[in-house]
Amino acid sequence: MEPVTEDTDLLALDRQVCFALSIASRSVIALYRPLLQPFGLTHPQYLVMLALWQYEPLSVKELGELLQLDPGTMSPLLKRLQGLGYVNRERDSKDERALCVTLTPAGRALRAEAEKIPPAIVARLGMSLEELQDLHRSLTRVIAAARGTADPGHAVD
Amino acid sequence: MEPVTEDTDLLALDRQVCFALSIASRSVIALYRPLLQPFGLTHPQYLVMLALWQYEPLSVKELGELLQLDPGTMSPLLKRLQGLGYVNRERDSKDERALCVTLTPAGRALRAEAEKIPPAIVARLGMSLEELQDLHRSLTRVIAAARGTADPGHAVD
DNA sequence: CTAAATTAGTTGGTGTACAAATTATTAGCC
DNA sequence: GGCTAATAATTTGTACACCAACTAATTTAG
Repeated sequence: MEPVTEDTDLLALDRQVCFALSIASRSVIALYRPLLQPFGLTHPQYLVMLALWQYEPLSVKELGELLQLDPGTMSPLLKRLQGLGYVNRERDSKDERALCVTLTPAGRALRAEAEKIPPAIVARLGMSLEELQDLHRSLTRVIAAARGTADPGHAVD
Repeated sequence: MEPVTEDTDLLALDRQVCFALSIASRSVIALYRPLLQPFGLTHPQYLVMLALWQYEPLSVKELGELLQLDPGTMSPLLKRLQGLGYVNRERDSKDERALCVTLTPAGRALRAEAEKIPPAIVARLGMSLEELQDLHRSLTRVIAAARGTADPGHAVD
């Protein structure tokens, strides 16, 4: 029977990947805060803008699939983006259940300003592009692994 | 002037490290949810328990430093852990400002059950330990980079 | 064509996160 | 010793994040 030390303890804080993931996520998001503040945006709102700049128009369902967020999270978030004047929310005339989220002129114009954000973040992090790409690849693998394991142990039918 | 495509667009969703970080964090935390539910714990609460199992006793300030969380986040979270019967919250007799957070017998007993969680998560992820260690190393680097850049551009004095 | 099942969004409730204001206690300084 | 600074928690307010229940619109089945 070995003694439980920091090296062998499965429950040691500093060997929990999930702990490192939450801290890393929150720390990096914190870097965005001062850059997004001039536009009145939070980081999740910024991600919605990224999605719209790339794929507009999008429904709430499509946005939720892209950003992996509940409709219950998307709904009030989109109302705030509308309140800021960056997006329009109209029912889809083809299917009145769906919401058609589009960019306002102000929302479209914001894109030019936002182009400066990614380079600023990379500069602040002071990490090499290689390291960042490594990280991105690792993250993509975990995401696939975690999402691929919805209900293990049961039939997949 | 080149056209803006998915390959050259700095604002493309799927090349944002911060996007991958948030999704990865939320996806992995989602794996913990069913495993923690029997104990009535959320993932942040589980992290507090990890910290206490390793370093008890701890003050709110010390817990906040370990988990990189605001006192405003820790305070109600600890009250819920107390409500669950896992921790005690008493003022430190040496310094009545500080709170002395300790484990109850139930909280201490929980540790044996929790030992099963990390292996279960690793199994569910289905990733090799090497991949996970790679990821952990990358995450540690980003955390250091992000936290080391509190006020860039100014003197460090 | 109509009733039932499905789908898209919204709403309400709980629990983080973070910032700012507040309170209570201790430490430093004259 | 008494006044002022600094410190530790709590509280309040805003904004996610997720779950469950609900409403409205569309599909499907009979």
